[in-house]
Amino acid sequence: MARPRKPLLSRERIVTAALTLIDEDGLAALSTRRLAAELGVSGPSLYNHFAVKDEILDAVADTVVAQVDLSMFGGGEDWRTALLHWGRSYRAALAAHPNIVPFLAQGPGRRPAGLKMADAVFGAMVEAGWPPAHATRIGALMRYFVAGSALGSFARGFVGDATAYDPADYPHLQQAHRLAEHQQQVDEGAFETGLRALVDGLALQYEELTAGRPAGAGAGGPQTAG
Amino acid sequence: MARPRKPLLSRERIVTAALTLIDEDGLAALSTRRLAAELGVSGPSLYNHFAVKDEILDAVADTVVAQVDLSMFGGGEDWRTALLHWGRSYRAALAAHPNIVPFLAQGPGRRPAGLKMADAVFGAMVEAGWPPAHATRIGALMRYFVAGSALGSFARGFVGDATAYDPADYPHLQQAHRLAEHQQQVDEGAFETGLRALVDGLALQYEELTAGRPAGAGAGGPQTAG
DNA sequence: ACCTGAACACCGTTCAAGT
DNA sequence: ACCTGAACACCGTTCAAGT
Repeated sequence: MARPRKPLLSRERIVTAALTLIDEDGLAALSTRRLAAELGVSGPSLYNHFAVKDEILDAVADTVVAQVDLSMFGGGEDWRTALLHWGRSYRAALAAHPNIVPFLAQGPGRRPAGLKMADAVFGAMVEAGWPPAHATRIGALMRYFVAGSALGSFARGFVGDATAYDPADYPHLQQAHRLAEHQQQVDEGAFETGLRALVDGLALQYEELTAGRPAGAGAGGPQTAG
Repeated sequence: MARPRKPLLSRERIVTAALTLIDEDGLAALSTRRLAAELGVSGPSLYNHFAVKDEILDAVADTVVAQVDLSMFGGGEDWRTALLHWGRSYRAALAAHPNIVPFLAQGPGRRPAGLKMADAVFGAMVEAGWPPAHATRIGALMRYFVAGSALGSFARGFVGDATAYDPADYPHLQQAHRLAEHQQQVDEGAFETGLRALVDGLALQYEELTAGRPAGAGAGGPQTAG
């Protein structure tokens, strides 16, 4: 066919198809040839729109991260409430596409949505009175927790076969084969428990930090540091 | 050469070489052919020792998890101290081999070291007085946090090129290009801050839970549930 | 500018053949 | 039992050729 009058492909079409393939069959199942076939073109066609395969993955990752709600920052919510709301939205966005999480969790790199999120979190924590170094740590530890929770289900990490848990070896895992049946309750319960614990624990550190300081700190001009 | 008088390969040699390759060049760089070449044999030889490539990865993952210290469970340490010590050892083991973490974080499956760890944590939390459902959640949320922290450095997730952070788009990231320089401080500081927050937050939940109960609970016989 | 087929250097895995 | 080379159906990417 050579060059068509109207382009057959666009970055957007490619990214959408790639995300579908990744969701359905995993990151390893995304090959440029299979993706091209899904789009009705030949393999090398993709290279007119992306330089390398990793650039496709970058674009996929950024559309996933772009789904995270950031409206809780900059509004009037206090930092604890904001972290709780953000954490839930962040997890929901990633858990909807767990197979891309190992790629995405390498950091924002140059991806706009990832950078925008880091900017919003860091800015809001500094504004709330956290010293910049602490604000960075909060962004980091939240990513650790959220990415870890979205990376793989804890419950589905245990096989459903009861004979896999020999009582002589694993005396406390005699019910572990039932975990997968309650996957959602287990994973969401663990996430919520951990999220609350994190924010409660951070609140204790915040109190220690601001004990000798006037309330409403952070209003010392716009602080910017990593 | 056909069959040699003494086997050229063993599962152990294969696993050691695989882990080295993964550490040096990443999970994607581990091919059966390259691994075989490293061991001085032809590609198909590996299939005399492992049924499929994933079985090699399972063995690699289990040797990494086997490095985690579990001695803090079963000893006399209280659950908070035990979680802190375990969390640090768990992270150290995984952070030494970050490239295998995405695989390993899928859960223990049938891997002995992974199951042994899950068994020890769950048993110790129940013994400490946590209801079984909570003990499960603690195991889960700790894995979320530790795996997330070992999966990828937060600091190295930001490019070191200052021009990547346009002030108009990312007003609060004007120092982000310096993060990579302080990689270890940032990541270890964030991990330690998060670990303490988690354990402190869990302690608050524990107090609420045991408010109306006699101290030293959990001595109601060996409880086993997921 | 945007697609194609051919080609290169790779993959994981199977299998018959060798000792 | 444990290795080999040949073979199959795949990869990512480059490139000259087509319109």
